[in-house]
Amino acid sequence: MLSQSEENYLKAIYSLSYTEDKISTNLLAEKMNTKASSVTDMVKKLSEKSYITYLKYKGFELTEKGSKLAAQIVRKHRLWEVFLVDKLKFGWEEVHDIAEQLEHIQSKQLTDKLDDFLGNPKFDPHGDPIPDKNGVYPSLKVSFPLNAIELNTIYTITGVEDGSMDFFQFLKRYEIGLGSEIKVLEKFPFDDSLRIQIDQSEMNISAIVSKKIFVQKVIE
Amino acid sequence: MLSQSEENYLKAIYSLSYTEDKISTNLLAEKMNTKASSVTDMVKKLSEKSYITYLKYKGFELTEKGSKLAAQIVRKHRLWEVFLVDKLKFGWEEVHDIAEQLEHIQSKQLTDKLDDFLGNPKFDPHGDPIPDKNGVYPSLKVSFPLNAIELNTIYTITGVEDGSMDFFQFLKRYEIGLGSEIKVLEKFPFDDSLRIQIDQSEMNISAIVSKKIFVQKVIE
DNA sequence: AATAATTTTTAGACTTGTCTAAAATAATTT
DNA sequence: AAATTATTTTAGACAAGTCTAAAAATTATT
Repeated sequence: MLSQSEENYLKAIYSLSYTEDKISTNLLAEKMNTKASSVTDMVKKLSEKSYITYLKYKGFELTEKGSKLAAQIVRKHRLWEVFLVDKLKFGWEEVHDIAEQLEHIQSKQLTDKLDDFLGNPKFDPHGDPIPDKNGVYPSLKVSFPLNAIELNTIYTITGVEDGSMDFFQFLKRYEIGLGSEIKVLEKFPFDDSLRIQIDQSEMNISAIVSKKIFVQKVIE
Repeated sequence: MLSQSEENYLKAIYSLSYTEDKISTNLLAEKMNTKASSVTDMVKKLSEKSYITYLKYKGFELTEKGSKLAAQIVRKHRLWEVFLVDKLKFGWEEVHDIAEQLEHIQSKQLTDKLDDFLGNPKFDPHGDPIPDKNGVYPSLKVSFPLNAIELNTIYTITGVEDGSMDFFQFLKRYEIGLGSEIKVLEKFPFDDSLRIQIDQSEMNISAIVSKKIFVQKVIE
């Protein structure tokens, strides 16, 4: 069983490996808000425990084992975020620090029961996908509501919910249609409204609208 | 902010101070599953931070500040137990270790929201009383589950929960009825069973039974 | 009240995770 | 390709929390 500190390093490596394809000691140090020498120490320890492979001066990489464990930590983090927002009525922007603590609770049974209690959600309140108990992510082809997505990320509109005439008129007026490329620029928590960029123009939309527009992440 | 270890010591002192009126270093060491020398070290630290008062070789005691904090940890522990049993459907005997972890999560807001989400419960699944956000325990004039009461104190039975025929048969067999005078002689933590004196005779009852019998302190 | 037994504290060591400063290696520039 | 710069690692130190073994204080016994 890993310490919280070890888990945090593992998680940081996991998260960096999505954007960077070579993770340097300095990069990880910056991410972890620590010094390069501390990273080296920890990297040695994690490689001894075979969560990562490591060659001096040459860098490191998650092993299968490390990747699996990191996915489980991410799973816990995101499930707890869903709990905090859906059940305890926190705002989605308040929950990160609490989830950082909760993600280290050790009990597989707890995680699975929490997952069931929450209705096996596929995305957290920020729109990030939740790995299942085997570490498998939901297909990126799944649609979800516009108000649950990441900022500054391009999505494609895949559907709308409400079928009223008024709503279609609204969509038509602003040229919002299936296949449009859409990006959320800003979220306003006081009323859950969003500033979005749709194709080339910017606009604001209310929470009522954003919950009815379903999107899909653009896979490059 | 205290470390988990410091919080655990504080909680242990708090819990011991209910049964013992002088807490010795050795006693605390045994409770904490550690060595006397470690206890001395920690006791020094906690007294420097004024959570306890401490005189070498003379023992220690919680300060107001220490007692308040310990009550908040107990509050968190018991609220999480309610969550685990009521919402996630754990058995009451499975939840202790998980709650030991959850009780260290730092967020006053989380605790209060959890409390509301659970409907502001007054007792945990073991029947132990839950302090409110000010550290105040439910009034003694309120009916308690039998397993939450003080040892060697006379109570009157005010109600029973379960309405099954089997349960009433059991109560009748042992002449346990409304108004009976009842006293808990001993608690067995390993299974939460109790040795009780009911009117003039003694007997043992299981946790399942004790949680369903509600009593009230006899005020003379 | 002196001695023996017990309890508590101290002293020094070890582990984990961190740091600074210096040394080693790699990358870049001229 | 040699020199300069940047990155990474090592060496040694420190705080937290624990331990063992020895010393100090307290309590019990004769």
